[in-house]
Amino acid sequence: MSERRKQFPFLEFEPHWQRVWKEQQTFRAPNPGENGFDPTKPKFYVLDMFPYPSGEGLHVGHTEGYTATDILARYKRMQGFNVLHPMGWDAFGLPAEQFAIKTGQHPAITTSKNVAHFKAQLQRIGFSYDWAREINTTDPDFFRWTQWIFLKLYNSWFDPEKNCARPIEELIAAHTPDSYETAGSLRDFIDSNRLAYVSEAPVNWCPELGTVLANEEVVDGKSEIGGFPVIRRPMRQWMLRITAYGERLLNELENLDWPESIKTLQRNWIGRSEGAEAIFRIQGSEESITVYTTRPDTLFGATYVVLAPEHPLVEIITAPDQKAQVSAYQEQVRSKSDLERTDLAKEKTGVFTGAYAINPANQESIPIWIADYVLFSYGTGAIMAVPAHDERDFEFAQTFGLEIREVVEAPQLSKGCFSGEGTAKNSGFLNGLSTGNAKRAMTDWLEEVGAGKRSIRFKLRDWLFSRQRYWGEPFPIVWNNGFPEAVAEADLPVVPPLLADYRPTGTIEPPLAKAKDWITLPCGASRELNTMPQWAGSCWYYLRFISPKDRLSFVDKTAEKYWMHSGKPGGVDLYVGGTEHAVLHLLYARFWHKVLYDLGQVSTIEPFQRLVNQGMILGSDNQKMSKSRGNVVNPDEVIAEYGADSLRLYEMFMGPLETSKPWSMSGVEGVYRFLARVWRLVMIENQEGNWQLSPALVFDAPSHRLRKVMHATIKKVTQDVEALSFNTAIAQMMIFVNELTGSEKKPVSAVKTLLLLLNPFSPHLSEELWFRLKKTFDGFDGLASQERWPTWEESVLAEEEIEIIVQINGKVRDRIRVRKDLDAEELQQRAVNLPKIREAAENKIVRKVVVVPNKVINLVLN
RNA sequence: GCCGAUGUGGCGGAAUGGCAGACGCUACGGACUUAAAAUCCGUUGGGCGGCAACGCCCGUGCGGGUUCGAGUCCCGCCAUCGGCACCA
Repeated sequence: MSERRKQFPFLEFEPHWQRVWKEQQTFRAPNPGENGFDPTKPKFYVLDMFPYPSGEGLHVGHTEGYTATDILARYKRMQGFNVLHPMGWDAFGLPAEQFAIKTGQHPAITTSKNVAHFKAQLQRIGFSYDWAREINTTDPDFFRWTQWIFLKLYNSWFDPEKNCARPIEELIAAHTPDSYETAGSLRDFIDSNRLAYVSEAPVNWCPELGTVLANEEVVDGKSEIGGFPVIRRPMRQWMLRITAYGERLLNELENLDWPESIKTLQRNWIGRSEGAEAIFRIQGSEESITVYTTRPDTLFGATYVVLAPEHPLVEIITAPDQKAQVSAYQEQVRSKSDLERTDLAKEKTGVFTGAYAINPANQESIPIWIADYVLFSYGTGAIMAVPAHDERDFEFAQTFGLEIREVVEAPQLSKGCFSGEGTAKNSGFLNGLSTGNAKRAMTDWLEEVGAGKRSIRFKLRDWLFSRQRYWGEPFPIVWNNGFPEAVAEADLPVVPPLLADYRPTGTIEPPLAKAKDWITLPCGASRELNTMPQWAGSCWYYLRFISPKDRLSFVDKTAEKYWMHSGKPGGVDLYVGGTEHAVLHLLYARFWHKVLYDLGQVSTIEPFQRLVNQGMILGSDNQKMSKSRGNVVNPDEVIAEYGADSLRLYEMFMGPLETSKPWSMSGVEGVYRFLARVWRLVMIENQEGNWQLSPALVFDAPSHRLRKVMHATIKKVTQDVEALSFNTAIAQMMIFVNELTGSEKKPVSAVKTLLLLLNPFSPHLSEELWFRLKKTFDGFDGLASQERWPTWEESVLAEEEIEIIVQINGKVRDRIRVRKDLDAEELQQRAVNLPKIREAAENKIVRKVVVVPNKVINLVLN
């Protein structure tokens, strides 16, 4: 097939124009104050999720989103915007490190090789990135600032009163000595408030990968990458206090132009719930148990209390004769992986502690159990069990024969456990109240008698931010006498040491432990051995694109204000990427951005105003593309066969950007034929087999009909590009081309308009034909890519005569051509006189006439 | 189990509540050619009737509803995909 003669010489002109654009810096976007910057133009920041440059190279799934943003970037430039459209590399990560383990090749070498490959692939597609802004997260000039931002987090605390982050120095000023006396020391007090802090809590440890993972990276008890088992074990780890921002991360989603489904995903992940804490005294003890519940209205139905097995009170309250059983159960739970713990969730397990708590509502004495269905990490790690109105408690109570007491009357008859809303009963002062009112009444009462209070909880946990890896950003932290200390800003970046051996140590020690010389500093302090997770760089890379070479700060303030200011909460005007980042990257980046905002470093509260998720491109077998299925399509092959313009156009023609759809080579061929038809509008082959300008090109004004199609096309393409509805824009251009192909003479003005409309989609062909026309016709100066976008005239589109459909009882029976805006009465006259209508209406009475102006007349008969 | 998305010809997909199937693919027929490819022109949801122009009926996952009129709005199912999953 590759031997077949190409229908137009894209193999020559595509690389040519790529070279021209590069040499002329056609897509360079200067910053305010720089040469060539035009302050009168509005800005548009259009961003792709930058890729991890894997060894496999790009496939056509990556390039779909990139094509969409490129079309928009080119379109906006033609509309007179200053367009920021950058690309870079998210290059820290496990694959390069694992490749290094296998081959001994340093990850930096693999990375730069892969980057070169990716970049060449992208350039072959003709994307209009401003390559002068290229960034790489593994570049010390980049990660210096990742480390710098980490220090900002480390040196800040969250002020709940002002609901924002503040420099750590202000913490000391804002508090009296006794507020930190309880924390042990001033140091402990400060450390326990930092946004980046060290924690000893149980973490997800993956022995196979030799690293810990964030909750978000563990799927069904296995590592998201590789699918290896993950166990829980306590380790000393860096955490980021993202929970402090729970409320804002939730509320500030509101005014973003994101798909509602992604917002929902984030809302669910943040998981805000409103409820109450209730305090249960323990019988015969000074201790008490605080539980969290979203259903305080069911307190009278609480027939037992359950503590998480890890709960510290367990040791204190357990009755001597239950000690053995309780410890055995705790041991059993401890040894379970998360996978087992959730898998075995089918059957509830637990042990009675032998202790009793007092229900504050009715003073009844109820048993205290421990069970692993209660999570230590959520709420207070303890619950009041209301088996009549909670599925899980119900199951547990049935297994262990505990009392089930109904306290909510279901609106309809229901069997077993009713967890919905209804009317309180058997509940003393709550009786007769609706669930909503009963919740309020009970919470008020708890506060009044001092047995509890209102409380809001989040499912969101603090972000586990350290990894036991080599190929990541080192922490700008040193340890001195067992305490962490920030590396001075002037000493950034902290560059990872060269290692001969990258293998995991086989223990919990990170690989950096092997770099003995690097670890120890002259002053005796030793370096933090963990590295940051891969998310770190992507949390702020969109800011670095604004001033990628800035030596003085992570982002130039003036440029940041220009490119990020949109009068809306989010700064990036359009962000396109896959749904797989719905919670992780997008939540983390929002968090960092808000911290930077609070500290006065950036000018918007949100990073990304409009978010669009491109759908997945499936193989032609309708399956996810994967090496093992052998259905992966490489863009290079498509380009070799049909050209970059065909690749771009096909990816946009397949269907709506947001949906997933299967690849089809014959579909590529379809758009290829379309581009060939465009080519032949301008060029014909002479007898020697050379291309020459078509003699059918004329200066004549387009026919009335052609003019109409042309203006309709300008309108539709403009509106569809704005709406990212590229497939229908292309369909309209096809209609336009079909019209031109069908007409004997090809008016140059119509061809010119076509080339401009096509330019963002298939820029090489547009540029080439523009250039060829320039030789013979006036009005083709410069580059097509730098022309103004055409505008349409509504008056050309106005129809003087319209076809109206005539319905009887809602079914189409006939159609008539009438003057536009003909009044209803005359229209009805015309309609009923139609032979077909007369026939159908015979012996029937006209009950009603519905007229939709210029569209429909419907006669309702019977 | 809960949340979300999707469901239209042989295929990818179009349709502000107003002619369902734009545009493309596939297939078939024709033109050009010694022949083929490419190109150009036509047909292409299903069924029934007619020599024909054409006419009629059915049809947007399934069942109801609102409406003069529903692929589109409402209610209830089914299927597929994605996310969450003891979060009290």
